[in-house]
Amino acid sequence: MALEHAILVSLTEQAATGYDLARRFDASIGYFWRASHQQIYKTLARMEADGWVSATIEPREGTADKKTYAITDAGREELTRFTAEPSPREALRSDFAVKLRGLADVTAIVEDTRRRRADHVERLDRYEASAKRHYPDPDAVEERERGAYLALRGGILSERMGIAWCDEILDQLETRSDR
Amino acid sequence: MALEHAILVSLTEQAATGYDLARRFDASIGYFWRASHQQIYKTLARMEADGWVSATIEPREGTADKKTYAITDAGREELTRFTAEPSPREALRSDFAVKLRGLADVTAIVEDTRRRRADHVERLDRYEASAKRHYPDPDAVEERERGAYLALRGGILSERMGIAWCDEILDQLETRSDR
DNA sequence: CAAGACATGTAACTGGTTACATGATTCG
DNA sequence: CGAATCATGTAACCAGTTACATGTCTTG
Repeated sequence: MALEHAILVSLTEQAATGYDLARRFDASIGYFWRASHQQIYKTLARMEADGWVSATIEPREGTADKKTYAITDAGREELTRFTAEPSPREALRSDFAVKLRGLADVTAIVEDTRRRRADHVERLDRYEASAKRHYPDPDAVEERERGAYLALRGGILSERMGIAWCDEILDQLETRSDR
Repeated sequence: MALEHAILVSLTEQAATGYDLARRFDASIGYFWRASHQQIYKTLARMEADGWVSATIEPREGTADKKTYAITDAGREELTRFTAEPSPREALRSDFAVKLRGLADVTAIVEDTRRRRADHVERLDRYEASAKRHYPDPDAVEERERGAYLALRGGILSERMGIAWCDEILDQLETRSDR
Protein backbone atom coordinates (compact mmCIF):
# COMPACT_ATOMS: atom_id res chain seq x y z
CA MET A 1 0.00 0.00 0.00
CA ALA A 2 1.57 3.22 -1.10
CA LEU A 3 -1.06 5.91 -0.60
CA GLU A 4 0.26 6.31 2.91
CA HIS A 5 3.77 6.57 1.56
CA ALA A 6 2.81 8.98 -1.18
CA ILE A 7 1.32 11.18 1.55
CA LEU A 8 4.49 10.88 3.62
CA VAL A 9 6.61 11.92 0.63
CA SER A 10 4.36 14.90 0.07
CA LEU A 11 4.46 15.92 3.72
CA THR A 12 8.25 15.65 3.68
CA GLU A 13 8.23 18.43 1.15
CA GLN A 14 5.66 20.55 3.00
CA ALA A 15 3.11 20.18 5.81
CA ALA A 16 -0.47 20.25 4.55
CA THR A 17 -4.20 19.85 5.21
CA GLY A 18 -6.17 16.97 3.71
CA TYR A 19 -7.53 19.44 1.21
CA ASP A 20 -4.03 20.55 0.18
CA LEU A 21 -3.00 16.93 -0.28
CA ALA A 22 -6.03 16.24 -2.44
CA ARG A 23 -4.96 19.09 -4.73
CA ARG A 24 -1.38 17.85 -4.86
CA PHE A 25 -2.73 14.45 -5.83
CA ASP A 26 -4.55 16.16 -8.66
CA ALA A 27 -1.29 17.68 -9.85
CA SER A 28 2.33 16.55 -9.55
CA ILE A 29 1.97 13.47 -7.35
CA GLY A 30 -1.10 12.57 -9.33
CA TYR A 31 1.21 11.72 -12.24
CA PHE A 32 1.72 8.38 -10.56
CA TRP A 33 -0.84 8.14 -7.79
CA ARG A 34 -4.50 9.14 -7.80
CA ALA A 35 -6.51 9.64 -4.64
CA SER A 36 -9.85 11.19 -3.78
CA HIS A 37 -10.23 13.54 -0.84
CA GLN A 38 -12.40 10.98 0.98
CA GLN A 39 -9.66 8.40 0.71
CA ILE A 40 -7.05 10.92 1.86
CA TYR A 41 -9.00 11.95 4.98
CA LYS A 42 -9.57 8.31 5.89
CA THR A 43 -5.91 7.47 5.41
CA LEU A 44 -4.68 10.54 7.34
CA ALA A 45 -6.80 9.48 10.31
CA ARG A 46 -5.20 6.04 10.28
CA MET A 47 -1.72 7.48 9.86
CA GLU A 48 -2.25 9.80 12.79
CA ALA A 49 -3.35 6.83 14.90
CA ASP A 50 -0.16 5.05 13.81
CA GLY A 51 1.92 8.05 14.80
CA TRP A 52 3.32 8.69 11.32
CA VAL A 53 1.89 12.20 11.13
CA SER A 54 0.82 14.76 13.71
CA ALA A 55 -1.94 17.32 13.30
CA THR A 56 -1.94 20.95 14.34
CA ILE A 57 -5.56 21.89 14.95
CA GLU A 58 -6.96 25.30 14.17
CA PRO A 59 -10.45 25.49 15.68
CA ARG A 60 -13.09 27.13 13.53
CA GLU A 61 -16.59 28.14 14.48
CA GLY A 62 -19.64 26.63 12.83
CA THR A 63 -17.65 24.07 10.87
CA ALA A 64 -15.10 21.28 11.29
CA ASP A 65 -11.66 22.20 12.65
CA LYS A 66 -8.82 22.76 10.20
CA LYS A 67 -6.05 20.22 10.66
CA THR A 68 -2.58 20.72 9.28
CA TYR A 69 -0.54 17.54 9.13
CA ALA A 70 3.22 17.21 9.46
CA ILE A 71 5.38 14.11 9.16
CA THR A 72 6.80 12.73 12.45
CA ASP A 73 10.09 10.93 13.08
CA ALA A 74 8.19 7.64 13.06
CA GLY A 75 6.78 8.65 9.68
CA ARG A 76 10.26 9.33 8.31
CA GLU A 77 11.41 5.96 9.61
CA GLU A 78 8.47 4.26 7.94
CA LEU A 79 9.33 5.98 4.67
CA THR A 80 12.90 4.71 4.88
CA ARG A 81 11.68 1.21 5.64
CA PHE A 82 9.29 1.37 2.70
CA THR A 83 12.02 2.60 0.33
CA ALA A 84 14.26 -0.29 1.33
CA GLU A 85 11.75 -3.02 0.47
CA PRO A 86 11.59 -4.16 -3.17
CA SER A 87 8.67 -2.62 -5.10
CA PRO A 88 6.10 -5.06 -6.30
CA ARG A 89 5.49 -5.06 -10.02
CA GLU A 90 2.47 -2.89 -10.82
CA ALA A 91 -0.68 -4.93 -11.29
CA LEU A 92 -1.61 -3.96 -14.81
CA ARG A 93 -5.29 -3.75 -15.49
CA SER A 94 -6.43 -2.20 -18.68
CA ASP A 95 -10.05 -2.07 -19.81
CA PHE A 96 -8.76 -0.80 -23.12
CA ALA A 97 -6.47 -3.79 -23.68
CA VAL A 98 -9.33 -6.14 -22.82
CA LYS A 99 -11.50 -4.47 -25.47
CA LEU A 100 -8.70 -4.48 -27.98
CA ARG A 101 -8.01 -8.15 -27.37
CA GLY A 102 -11.68 -8.94 -27.83
CA LEU A 103 -11.94 -6.70 -30.93
CA ALA A 104 -15.70 -7.06 -30.94
CA ASP A 105 -16.42 -3.80 -32.77
CA VAL A 106 -13.62 -2.27 -34.84
CA THR A 107 -15.35 1.07 -35.34
CA ALA A 108 -15.89 1.54 -31.60
CA ILE A 109 -12.28 0.63 -30.87
CA VAL A 110 -10.91 3.00 -33.47
CA GLU A 111 -12.98 5.75 -31.91
CA ASP A 112 -11.81 4.83 -28.43
CA THR A 113 -8.20 4.71 -29.60
CA ARG A 114 -8.45 8.20 -31.09
CA ARG A 115 -9.87 9.53 -27.84
CA ARG A 116 -7.13 7.78 -25.93
CA ARG A 117 -4.43 9.15 -28.22
CA ALA A 118 -5.74 12.70 -27.76
CA ASP A 119 -5.63 12.24 -24.00
CA HIS A 120 -2.02 11.02 -24.15
CA VAL A 121 -1.03 13.98 -26.32
CA GLU A 122 -2.63 16.41 -23.91
CA ARG A 123 -0.86 14.90 -20.92
CA LEU A 124 2.44 14.69 -22.73
CA ASP A 125 2.18 18.40 -23.50
CA ARG A 126 1.50 19.21 -19.86
CA TYR A 127 4.39 17.06 -18.65
CA GLU A 128 6.82 18.44 -21.19
CA ALA A 129 5.82 22.00 -20.37
CA SER A 130 6.33 21.22 -16.70
CA ALA A 131 9.73 19.65 -17.39
CA LYS A 132 10.83 22.62 -19.48
CA ARG A 133 9.75 25.07 -16.81
CA HIS A 134 11.17 23.30 -13.76
CA TYR A 135 14.19 21.59 -15.23
CA PRO A 136 15.39 23.57 -18.24
CA ASP A 137 18.80 21.90 -17.99
CA PRO A 138 18.35 18.15 -17.31
CA ASP A 139 22.05 17.76 -16.58
CA ALA A 140 21.90 20.34 -13.81
CA VAL A 141 18.92 19.15 -11.79
CA GLU A 142 19.39 19.87 -8.10
CA GLU A 143 20.02 16.93 -5.79
CA ARG A 144 16.77 17.26 -3.89
CA GLU A 145 14.71 17.58 -7.06
CA ARG A 146 16.22 14.60 -8.81
CA GLY A 147 13.48 12.21 -7.65
CA ALA A 148 10.69 14.45 -8.86
CA TYR A 149 12.51 14.98 -12.14
CA LEU A 150 12.98 11.26 -12.75
CA ALA A 151 9.37 10.55 -11.85
CA LEU A 152 8.26 13.17 -14.36
CA ARG A 153 10.51 11.59 -16.98
CA GLY A 154 8.67 8.34 -16.34
CA GLY A 155 5.41 10.14 -17.05
CA ILE A 156 6.78 11.58 -20.29
CA LEU A 157 8.11 8.24 -21.53
CA SER A 158 4.86 6.56 -20.60
CA GLU A 159 2.71 9.04 -22.55
CA ARG A 160 5.00 8.78 -25.56
CA MET A 161 4.72 5.02 -25.57
CA GLY A 162 0.94 5.37 -25.22
CA ILE A 163 0.86 7.53 -28.34
CA ALA A 164 3.08 5.11 -30.24
CA TRP A 165 0.78 2.23 -29.35
CA CYS A 166 -2.33 4.13 -30.43
CA ASP A 167 -0.63 4.97 -33.72
CA GLU A 168 0.11 1.31 -34.38
CA ILE A 169 -3.46 0.36 -33.58
CA LEU A 170 -4.94 3.08 -35.77
CA ASP A 171 -2.54 2.20 -38.57
CA GLN A 172 -3.77 -1.39 -38.55
CA LEU A 173 -7.47 -0.79 -37.95
CA GLU A 174 -8.34 2.45 -39.68
CA THR A 175 -9.81 2.03 -43.08
CA ARG A 176 -8.50 4.49 -45.61
CA SER A 177 -12.04 5.75 -46.18
CA ASP A 178 -12.72 7.54 -42.88
CA ARG A 179 -10.74 10.72 -42.12
CA MET B 1 -15.00 -3.31 -14.01
CA ALA B 2 -13.35 -5.39 -16.66
CA LEU B 3 -12.57 -8.74 -15.05
CA GLU B 4 -16.00 -9.87 -16.16
CA HIS B 5 -15.28 -8.64 -19.64
CA ALA B 6 -11.84 -10.19 -19.74
CA ILE B 7 -13.49 -13.48 -18.84
CA LEU B 8 -16.09 -12.98 -21.56
CA VAL B 9 -13.36 -12.32 -24.14
CA SER B 10 -11.58 -15.46 -23.02
CA LEU B 11 -14.74 -17.56 -23.19
CA THR B 12 -15.46 -16.21 -26.67
CA GLU B 13 -12.28 -17.88 -27.77
CA GLN B 14 -12.94 -21.14 -25.90
CA ALA B 15 -15.25 -22.48 -23.15
CA ALA B 16 -13.41 -23.14 -19.89
CA THR B 17 -13.51 -24.07 -16.22
CA GLY B 18 -12.56 -21.57 -13.53
CA TYR B 19 -9.25 -23.35 -13.24
CA ASP B 20 -8.58 -23.01 -16.98
CA LEU B 21 -9.37 -19.31 -16.82
CA ALA B 22 -6.99 -18.83 -13.90
CA ARG B 23 -4.22 -20.35 -16.01
CA ARG B 24 -5.07 -18.17 -18.99
CA PHE B 25 -4.89 -15.18 -16.70
CA ASP B 26 -1.40 -16.33 -15.77
CA ALA B 27 -0.44 -16.38 -19.41
CA SER B 28 -1.68 -14.42 -22.45
CA ILE B 29 -4.56 -12.46 -20.94
CA GLY B 30 -2.40 -11.88 -17.90
CA TYR B 31 -0.34 -9.48 -20.04
CA PHE B 32 -2.98 -6.89 -19.28
CA TRP B 33 -5.20 -8.32 -16.56
CA ARG B 34 -4.24 -10.30 -13.45
CA ALA B 35 -6.72 -12.35 -11.47
CA SER B 36 -6.50 -14.99 -8.75
CA HIS B 37 -8.53 -18.17 -8.93
CA GLN B 38 -10.59 -17.07 -5.92
CA GLN B 39 -11.54 -13.88 -7.67
CA ILE B 40 -12.38 -15.77 -10.86
CA TYR B 41 -14.69 -18.27 -9.11
CA LYS B 42 -16.47 -15.45 -7.32
CA THR B 43 -16.90 -13.49 -10.53
CA LEU B 44 -18.06 -16.51 -12.54
CA ALA B 45 -20.80 -17.15 -9.97
CA ARG B 46 -22.03 -13.57 -10.34
CA MET B 47 -21.82 -13.74 -14.12
CA GLU B 48 -23.84 -16.94 -14.17
CA ALA B 49 -26.48 -15.28 -11.99
CA ASP B 50 -26.52 -12.38 -14.48
CA GLY B 51 -26.95 -14.83 -17.35
CA TRP B 52 -23.74 -13.85 -19.16
CA VAL B 53 -22.33 -17.36 -18.96
CA SER B 54 -23.84 -20.83 -18.61
CA ALA B 55 -22.23 -23.78 -16.89
CA THR B 56 -22.18 -27.39 -18.01
CA ILE B 57 -21.86 -29.46 -14.86
CA GLU B 58 -19.92 -32.67 -14.72
CA PRO B 59 -20.66 -34.34 -11.37
CA ARG B 60 -17.72 -35.85 -9.56
CA GLU B 61 -17.76 -38.08 -6.53
CA GLY B 62 -16.09 -37.04 -3.31
CA THR B 63 -15.30 -33.54 -4.47
CA ALA B 64 -16.94 -30.44 -5.95
CA ASP B 65 -18.54 -30.74 -9.39
CA LYS B 66 -16.57 -29.62 -12.41
CA LYS B 67 -18.20 -26.69 -14.17
CA THR B 68 -17.36 -25.72 -17.70
CA TYR B 69 -18.50 -22.23 -18.59
CA ALA B 70 -19.56 -20.95 -21.99
CA ILE B 71 -20.57 -17.45 -23.04
CA THR B 72 -24.29 -16.89 -23.66
CA ASP B 73 -25.99 -14.52 -26.11
CA ALA B 74 -26.57 -12.10 -23.23
CA GLY B 75 -22.83 -12.29 -22.51
CA ARG B 76 -22.00 -11.48 -26.12
CA GLU B 77 -24.40 -8.55 -25.98
CA GLU B 78 -22.80 -7.30 -22.80
CA LEU B 79 -19.38 -7.53 -24.42
CA THR B 80 -20.58 -5.44 -27.34
CA ARG B 81 -22.09 -2.88 -24.99
CA PHE B 82 -18.83 -2.74 -23.03
CA THR B 83 -16.76 -2.28 -26.19
CA ALA B 84 -18.93 0.62 -27.25
CA GLU B 85 -18.47 2.64 -24.05
CA PRO B 86 -15.32 4.82 -23.83
CA SER B 87 -12.54 3.22 -21.76
CA PRO B 88 -11.66 5.08 -18.60
CA ARG B 89 -8.04 6.12 -18.35
CA GLU B 90 -6.12 3.55 -16.31
CA ALA B 91 -5.68 4.62 -12.71
CA LEU B 92 -1.93 4.66 -12.45
CA ARG B 93 -0.54 3.64 -9.12
CA SER B 94 3.12 2.98 -8.81
CA ASP B 95 4.88 2.21 -5.54
CA PHE B 96 8.11 2.53 -7.44
CA ALA B 97 7.37 6.06 -8.65
CA VAL B 98 6.41 7.07 -5.11
CA LYS B 99 9.77 5.82 -3.85
CA LEU B 100 11.61 7.47 -6.68
CA ARG B 101 9.87 10.76 -6.08
CA GLY B 102 10.76 10.59 -2.38
CA LEU B 103 14.33 9.53 -3.15
CA ALA B 104 14.93 8.76 0.52
CA ASP B 105 17.72 6.22 -0.04
CA VAL B 106 19.58 6.35 -3.36
CA THR B 107 21.33 3.00 -2.88
CA ALA B 108 18.05 1.20 -2.21
CA ILE B 109 16.43 2.81 -5.24
CA VAL B 110 19.32 1.93 -7.53
CA GLU B 111 19.03 -1.66 -6.37
CA ASP B 112 15.27 -1.64 -6.89
CA THR B 113 15.67 -0.10 -10.34
CA ARG B 114 18.12 -2.82 -11.38
CA ARG B 115 15.71 -5.49 -10.22
CA ARG B 116 12.92 -3.77 -12.08
CA ARG B 117 14.96 -3.48 -15.24
CA ALA B 118 15.79 -7.19 -15.16
CA ASP B 119 12.11 -7.97 -14.79
CA HIS B 120 11.23 -5.79 -17.79
CA VAL B 121 13.94 -7.46 -19.88
CA GLU B 122 12.66 -10.90 -18.99
CA ARG B 123 9.10 -10.02 -19.91
CA LEU B 124 10.14 -8.29 -23.09
CA ASP B 125 11.98 -11.44 -24.14
CA ARG B 126 8.92 -13.56 -23.47
CA TYR B 127 6.62 -11.19 -25.37
CA GLU B 128 8.97 -10.89 -28.32
CA ALA B 129 9.41 -14.65 -28.49
CA SER B 130 5.64 -15.02 -28.42
CA ALA B 131 5.22 -12.40 -31.15
CA LYS B 132 7.83 -14.05 -33.35
CA ARG B 133 6.23 -17.45 -32.91
CA HIS B 134 2.59 -16.47 -33.41
CA TYR B 135 2.92 -13.56 -35.79
CA PRO B 136 6.10 -14.00 -37.83
CA ASP B 137 4.77 -11.61 -40.46
CA PRO B 138 3.14 -8.58 -38.75
CA ASP B 139 1.65 -7.41 -42.05
CA ALA B 140 -0.17 -10.69 -42.52
CA VAL B 141 -1.88 -11.15 -39.15
CA GLU B 142 -5.22 -12.86 -39.53
CA GLU B 143 -8.35 -10.85 -38.98
CA ARG B 144 -9.46 -12.69 -35.83
CA GLU B 145 -6.01 -12.53 -34.28
CA ARG B 146 -5.51 -8.84 -34.85
CA GLY B 147 -6.77 -7.87 -31.38
CA ALA B 148 -4.47 -10.29 -29.61
CA TYR B 149 -1.57 -9.15 -31.78
CA LEU B 150 -2.15 -5.47 -31.04
CA ALA B 151 -2.53 -6.16 -27.31
CA LEU B 152 0.78 -8.01 -27.35
CA ARG B 153 2.35 -5.07 -29.18
CA GLY B 154 1.17 -2.90 -26.30
CA GLY B 155 2.96 -5.21 -23.90
CA ILE B 156 6.15 -5.04 -25.93
CA LEU B 157 6.12 -1.25 -26.19
CA SER B 158 5.36 -0.99 -22.49
CA GLU B 159 8.28 -3.19 -21.46
CA ARG B 160 10.62 -1.30 -23.77
CA MET B 161 9.60 2.00 -22.26
CA GLY B 162 10.07 0.50 -18.78
CA ILE B 163 13.64 -0.43 -19.68
CA ALA B 164 14.33 3.01 -21.12
CA TRP B 165 13.09 4.64 -17.93
CA CYS B 166 15.21 2.39 -15.73
CA ASP B 167 18.23 3.21 -17.87
CA GLU B 168 17.67 6.94 -17.42
CA ILE B 169 17.29 6.49 -13.67
CA LEU B 170 20.41 4.35 -13.37
CA ASP B 171 22.32 6.77 -15.56
CA GLN B 172 21.51 9.63 -13.20
CA LEU B 173 21.79 7.82 -9.87
CA GLU B 174 24.51 5.25 -10.27
CA THR B 175 27.85 6.39 -9.03
CA ARG B 176 30.71 5.35 -11.28
CA SER B 177 32.24 3.37 -8.40
CA ASP B 178 29.76 0.52 -8.06
CA ARG B 179 29.63 -2.16 -10.75
C1' DC C 1 3.89 -43.53 -2.94
C1' DA C 2 4.85 -38.77 -3.25
C1' DA C 3 4.68 -34.65 -5.92
C1' DG C 4 2.36 -31.87 -8.83
C1' DA C 5 -1.40 -30.82 -11.73
C1' DC C 6 -6.45 -30.56 -11.71
C1' DA C 7 -10.43 -28.61 -9.54
C1' DT C 8 -13.50 -25.74 -6.40
C1' DG C 9 -14.41 -23.06 -3.03
C1' DT C 10 -15.20 -19.96 1.96
C1' DA C 11 -14.03 -16.20 5.26
C1' DA C 12 -11.99 -12.19 6.84
C1' DC C 13 -10.10 -8.17 5.59
C1' DT C 14 -8.46 -3.95 3.10
C1' DG C 15 -8.30 -0.36 -0.10
C1' DG C 16 -10.82 2.37 -3.03
C1' DT C 17 -15.22 4.38 -5.23
C1' DT C 18 -19.62 6.71 -5.23
C1' DA C 19 -23.02 9.22 -3.21
C1' DC C 20 -24.29 12.22 0.27
C1' DA C 21 -23.67 16.12 3.57
C1' DT C 22 -22.24 20.58 5.60
C1' DG C 23 -20.53 25.09 6.11
C1' DA C 24 -17.10 29.37 5.75
C1' DT C 25 -14.58 32.62 2.97
C1' DT C 26 -13.31 35.22 -1.03
C1' DC C 27 -13.83 37.53 -5.30
C1' DG C 28 -16.04 39.41 -9.33
C1' DC D 1 -25.34 37.88 -4.42
C1' DG D 2 -23.78 33.91 -6.59
C1' DA D 3 -19.93 31.02 -7.93
C1' DA D 4 -15.70 29.18 -6.85
C1' DT D 5 -12.50 27.82 -3.52
C1' DC D 6 -11.40 26.26 1.04
C1' DA D 7 -12.30 22.66 4.30
C1' DT D 8 -13.90 18.18 6.51
C1' DG D 9 -16.17 14.40 6.75
C1' DT D 10 -19.86 9.76 6.88
C1' DA D 11 -22.07 5.61 4.83
C1' DA D 12 -22.76 2.07 1.70
C1' DC D 13 -20.75 -0.56 -1.40
C1' DC D 14 -17.47 -3.18 -4.39
C1' DA D 15 -13.30 -5.38 -6.05
C1' DG D 16 -9.42 -7.62 -4.91
C1' DT D 17 -6.02 -9.93 -1.53
C1' DT D 18 -4.64 -13.32 1.86
C1' DA D 19 -5.30 -17.20 4.41
C1' DC D 20 -7.55 -21.37 4.87
C1' DA D 21 -9.74 -25.75 3.26
C1' DT D 22 -10.63 -29.98 0.59
C1' DG D 23 -10.19 -33.72 -2.44
C1' DT D 24 -8.96 -36.38 -7.12
C1' DC D 25 -6.05 -37.87 -10.77
C1' DT D 26 -1.80 -38.60 -13.17
C1' DT D 27 2.97 -39.44 -13.65
C1' DG D 28 7.69 -40.51 -12.38
